[in-house]
Amino acid sequence: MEKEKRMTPAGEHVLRVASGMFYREGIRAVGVEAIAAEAGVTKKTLYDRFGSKEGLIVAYLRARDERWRAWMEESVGGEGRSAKERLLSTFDALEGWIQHENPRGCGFVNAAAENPDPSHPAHAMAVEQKKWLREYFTKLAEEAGSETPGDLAERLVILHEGATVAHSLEAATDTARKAKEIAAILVADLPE
Amino acid sequence: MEKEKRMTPAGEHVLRVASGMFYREGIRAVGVEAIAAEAGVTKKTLYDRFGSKEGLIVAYLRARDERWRAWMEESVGGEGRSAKERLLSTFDALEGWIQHENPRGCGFVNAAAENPDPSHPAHAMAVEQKKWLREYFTKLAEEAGSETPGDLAERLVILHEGATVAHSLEAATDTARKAKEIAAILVADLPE
DNA sequence: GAGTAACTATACCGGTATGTATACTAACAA
DNA sequence: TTGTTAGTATACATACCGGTATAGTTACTC
Repeated sequence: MEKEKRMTPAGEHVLRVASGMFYREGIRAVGVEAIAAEAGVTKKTLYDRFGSKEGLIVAYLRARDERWRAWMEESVGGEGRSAKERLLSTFDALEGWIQHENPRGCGFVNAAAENPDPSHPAHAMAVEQKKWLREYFTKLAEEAGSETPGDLAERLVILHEGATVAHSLEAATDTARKAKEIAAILVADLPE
Repeated sequence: MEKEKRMTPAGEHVLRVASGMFYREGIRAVGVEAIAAEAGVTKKTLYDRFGSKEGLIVAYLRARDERWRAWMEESVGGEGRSAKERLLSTFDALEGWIQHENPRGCGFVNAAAENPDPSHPAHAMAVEQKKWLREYFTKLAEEAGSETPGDLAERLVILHEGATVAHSLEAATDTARKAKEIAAILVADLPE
């Protein structure tokens, strides 16, 4: 569905620069001219690689999504710990992510806020990312022996998103830790 | 600090129209020209009333904030129910608000997402609104006899924000109810 | 009845947005 | 050697952005 353009060095560099600007300043607030200038590249190169600003936005969100999933899955780990521990460790993953890559809130929530139209790719990708998170939680909840894994997963999503937003708007401190403590109560009845 | 311009019929109408457009389509996505046209008013009228687009944005957020606080305080009510009940009823207020005025997520979170610069009025007002919510919860938590009202309030904020975001990105259903159930656990030890 | 506040109508301004066109260079591969 | 790919540099097209200027109208008030 998406033509996966082969990446060149200049293309990768543009994507890296644009990702930082999009996240820090907002997608609509940043123009292609500014991106090209910041990357030390001509607009032609940018358009040769990404086709349009929207193409660049999609590439930005896709790359961010991949990094997020990798971060989460690596933090959670596989064997060696119980499913219940893995469920709770998603909040440790979130804490690290917030500190290192997410001071300004969730990039997908922000992208969706800037593009309310559900048919817009940015909005659709945000929905997609949250769907992945919910299904990932559902899988972990099943493994942990929950009788209502879908329901538990939704509650964990609420805690995750709440921790992210509350942190970015300075409504609370140490939000990932607090969310984890609440989650611990929710999974207290699950077998170790 | 803010010159409170007297409102005229045309001014109020512009504000009402602009509020709907800002919320539905995004602040940056809507131009003053489109607002004036939609309101059936000339740009001169708009600028006479609000001075600038930013002035209109501030008026939009301020009005929304006032409606939100009124909605919350009225839903929670005063006497006749225990402080614990009032704490939990904030989630009923949220549920109604989401259904009637908030299908696209929190207007303040969205505004802050579009304006990452903390010195921007829209961002500052979003932070302010969340601060109010936290302090409101703190007050209710104190009245309910919590030994750590500030901490409890922050956890409730996380649940509120999470429910709002999760709903708007279709990551979960019935989010306010689920958040309320979680909150009920958090306040279970408080006296009736 | 003169002044003023709130409006309409319309034209205009400079800046900036996304996107395109043209011409040239360097590296590399058939 | 000839063509292709990935770049640079620069100019341009077109549209729209927030905001202003000028002129005229209606209605209420002192």
